[in-house]
Amino acid sequence: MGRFYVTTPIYYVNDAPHIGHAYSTVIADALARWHRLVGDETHFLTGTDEHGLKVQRAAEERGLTPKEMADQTSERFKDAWRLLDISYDDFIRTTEPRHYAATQQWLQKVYDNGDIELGTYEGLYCVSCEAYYTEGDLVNGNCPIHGRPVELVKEDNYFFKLSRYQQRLLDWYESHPDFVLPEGKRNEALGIIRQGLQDFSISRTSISWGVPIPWDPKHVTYVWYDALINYATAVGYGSDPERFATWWPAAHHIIGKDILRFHCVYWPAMLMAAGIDPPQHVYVHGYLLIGGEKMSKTKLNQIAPADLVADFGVDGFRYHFLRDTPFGPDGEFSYEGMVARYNADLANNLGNLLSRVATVVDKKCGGVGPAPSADSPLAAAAATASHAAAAGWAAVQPHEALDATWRLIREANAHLEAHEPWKMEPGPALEAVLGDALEVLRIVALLASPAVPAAAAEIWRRIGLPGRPEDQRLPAGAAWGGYPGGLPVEKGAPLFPRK
RNA sequence: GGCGGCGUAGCUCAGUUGGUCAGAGCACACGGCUCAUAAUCGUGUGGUCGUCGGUUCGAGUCCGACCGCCGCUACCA
Repeated sequence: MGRFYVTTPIYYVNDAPHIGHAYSTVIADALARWHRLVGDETHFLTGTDEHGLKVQRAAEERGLTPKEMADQTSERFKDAWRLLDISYDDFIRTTEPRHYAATQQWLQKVYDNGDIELGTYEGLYCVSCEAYYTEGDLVNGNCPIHGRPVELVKEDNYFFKLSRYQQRLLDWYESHPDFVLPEGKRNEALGIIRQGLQDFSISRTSISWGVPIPWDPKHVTYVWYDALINYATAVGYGSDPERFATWWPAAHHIIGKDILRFHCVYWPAMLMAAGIDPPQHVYVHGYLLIGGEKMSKTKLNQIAPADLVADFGVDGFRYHFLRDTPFGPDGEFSYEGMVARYNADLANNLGNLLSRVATVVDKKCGGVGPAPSADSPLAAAAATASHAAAAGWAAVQPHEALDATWRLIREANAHLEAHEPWKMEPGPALEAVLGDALEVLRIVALLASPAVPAAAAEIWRRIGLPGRPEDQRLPAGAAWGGYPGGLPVEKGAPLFPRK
């Protein structure tokens, strides 16, 4: 029993949900589901990041106010997460009053501590990037990314004194070796810190779409600074200290490597400046590559999650990203690979196991599922799978957890081949074989439920079990012998039709 | 330029501190089975572990150089 507070990044509302967003979110969801299953008190946060010049500009182009724009896009994210069975407990929007209140309290606190100071920033600014460039960055005098002219901008900004935190960050990394995982990403973060840290501007006077700086309201908080604070806002920072104390620092951030700098360098320093410990873990995953190339928003070679869900179902979608893309390194995404994985693992191994067992139970046992045998050779395989799956989820390695679960499915298929229950006469021996197979299905439904919740619930229902897999508590619930027998087993349409 | 990282069977990838480490799944071939979603089970083909050197009794596993790919390089959700 423990506490598990897991977050996705909050997604920027100038962009529609794509499979990159979905990838991070499905991982966080599966982890949340696993932790609920093992009885941890779990809180799962996602949301949208709604400030900044790009949102303001995107809204203007559509003839909307920034808030209207944010309202629309955040709804699209919620729709996407409904489609993908994302079981978030809270969806935060940075335009909510709670977040304004928390951000302003945070700013005031850090300002009072002396780590925010007024300075001047002058530079060549690309509004599309919302970033400054040096002369050397420019291509023909234009923004290197957008190819559009940059503007010479000079403004008074408040700066966060990040430079004061270099040593404290290094000390923190030293004393918390698993702060950033996997290790390669931790090294990248350390590399950034060791290169030296500069203060960074956290306010803008050039735009109005943001959280006003409390002591100087003509300034608005720079979008990145307020965005990170969402993780604290959502569990009560600035409004409910007791609640905040229960969830922080038990926080686990799931992020992509593109935002490593912000989460592994700026954010812990920001927390320290506010007198708060950094989160427990930051888990950094790689990019999804298509044809060896990064999925890029600007290149727009993206695929709508809804299209893939239409082809493979929610669980087909979720399973693919959890099983086929090891957490950490970049992973290759391909439609062909997705078909292959779907057919091999979901249709052939799991779906077909359910089908064949249900059919034989129907023919040989009148559709009533018998109980497993206490000394089944599958019991050891099930225990092994349970332990390995638990280890995989605990280490945020979903592909390992699922690989272990599928080894058990293969064992069950082999066990059926070895005993050929379809040839056996009714009796205890037959019942033992089928009971064992049903018990494997029950355990697999539990172990796989974080990844494929809908399919797990359907397996649970078809083998006659009451309630839902989510109601069980592991590891006890996955112990061998839980299937009681005497339950109606339903033959149904293929759980995962082959593609 | 500086600092990460990566390059292992056709494909996607595992390979702690050097000594069954040459592996898994998929694909492919052959065989078995027919309960099942042309599914399943068994067996097998397949890699000089990017290249060249070095350390070592012994190196995907350490060191150096090189080739190829990629990320970050200091406010780019």
